[in-house]
Amino acid sequence: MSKKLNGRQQMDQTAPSIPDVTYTADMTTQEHAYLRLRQAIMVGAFPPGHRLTIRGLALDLGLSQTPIREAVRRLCSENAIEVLGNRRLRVPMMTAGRFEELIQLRTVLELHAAARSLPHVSDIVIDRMAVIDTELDGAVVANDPVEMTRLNQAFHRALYCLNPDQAVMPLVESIWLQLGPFQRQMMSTHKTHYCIDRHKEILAALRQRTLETLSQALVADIQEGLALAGKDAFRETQVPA
Amino acid sequence: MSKKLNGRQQMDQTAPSIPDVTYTADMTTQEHAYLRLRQAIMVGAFPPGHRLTIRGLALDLGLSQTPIREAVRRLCSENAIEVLGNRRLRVPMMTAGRFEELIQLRTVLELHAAARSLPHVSDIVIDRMAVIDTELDGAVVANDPVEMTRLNQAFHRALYCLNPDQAVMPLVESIWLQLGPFQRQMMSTHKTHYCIDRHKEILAALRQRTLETLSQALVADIQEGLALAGKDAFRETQVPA
DNA sequence: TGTTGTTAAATGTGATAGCATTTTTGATAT
DNA sequence: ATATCAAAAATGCTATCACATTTAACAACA
Repeated sequence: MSKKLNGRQQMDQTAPSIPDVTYTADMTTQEHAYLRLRQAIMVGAFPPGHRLTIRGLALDLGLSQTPIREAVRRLCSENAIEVLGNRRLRVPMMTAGRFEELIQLRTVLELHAAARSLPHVSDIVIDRMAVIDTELDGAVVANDPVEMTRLNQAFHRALYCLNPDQAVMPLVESIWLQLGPFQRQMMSTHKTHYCIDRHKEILAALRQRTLETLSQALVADIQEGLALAGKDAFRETQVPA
Repeated sequence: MSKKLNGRQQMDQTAPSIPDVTYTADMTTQEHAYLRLRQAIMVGAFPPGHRLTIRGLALDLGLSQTPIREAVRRLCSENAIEVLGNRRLRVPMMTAGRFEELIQLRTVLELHAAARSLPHVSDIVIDRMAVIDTELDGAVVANDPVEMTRLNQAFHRALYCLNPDQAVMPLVESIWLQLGPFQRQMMSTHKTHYCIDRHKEILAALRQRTLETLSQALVADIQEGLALAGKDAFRETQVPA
């Protein structure tokens, strides 16, 4: 096999651009396709309700249908893509009820993950998270929404992965993925303000090793950074499916 | 296509039997394979560490490799199957740490799901759950572990799916799936005792619509029914990976 | 007996083709 | 204009084949 043909060959005007992703040489085509699609969904490259086709994605990514199908199947199992009754694919719709549910779920999962990671927190880890947060600040001033999303997630992931036996991370990622298509919309309505301040609070709580303070900061980060923006976005444009 | 060739064609002595699954005519081969494998894993048909091959499964299920690969990919994304560095597949190992983590995660998720469903509980629903629980009692006296697992899950699912906007159910199913390979082992060590009594408590709490009581019963159901049995099983046989 | 190197088998991966179904298009009639 | 229906295009699904890599088997040798 070998020769990866990752150059997109054609793209009609409605199809959003699918950003490339860093990948190692020994990665399978299927995995590469998965990561690219995943990233695209995560950063909101596809709006809710967007239709996808196997052949279309294969064309966009310059691959055959087989690896695309496997990547799409994975994303379906992660609830990032929906299979309709006629077997066609689309990015799930967002409703106010589902959005609220996802936010609450994200809160519960991340609180649990943080609590189970807290005993494993070291000063080195906190420094590493601080570096990520600094980079995040840079992305904010540069107004780079893709990097903002990526770094924000890296910040949280660095904490939750400290627990060596953690099984919660894949579930958190699934929720992030499901919130992804709504990101673009939220960003546009709520502008830059975002949640950077809360990260400083999280870091401070980690330095104290205080669960209570950490939980408060985390909830504030999630609920204020997303819930308010989401409610705004719904008030304006979204209509229940 | 149409003609489904679902008869297993051959099975060597080491391969566990993969029970068939009810499926509708308009189901794709890939989905059928997914459901069968999923069910097999969920009820503990494969022990932790069991090796799987695409061709082997295709042979066992009487299908070609393509739908098997898609089914396996989905199960990988749900953390029910693990992809090793050499790209080969196996059912994940279980360690005491991971088991503890999965139990805690299951507790958090199901508590959340129950709390979000409680406002939607009706007497009809309670009656339906009571029927399932009665069937479960029957499976217990019949000593049918597969039916016990299926009905126990149906009991919990009936509750958690009441919330029309629920997004938690796929996550719960993923945890159940990851606990599946350990079931057989737990059943054998802890015998029949199981958790039937707790279901009666859950039903009583639902009739009162009391969140506090429901939470206690649920935690008891999960922690006593699984955690203790799991600890026993580990003490005897299991070795960390 | 244990080790090494070679050969054969097994396995995962990806592209392609053929088929069934769905969707779209476009023409005709009302 | 609108509705109806037939043809055409698009789409999803699965079997198969060829290839690269990994694993197993086995012979030769120390």
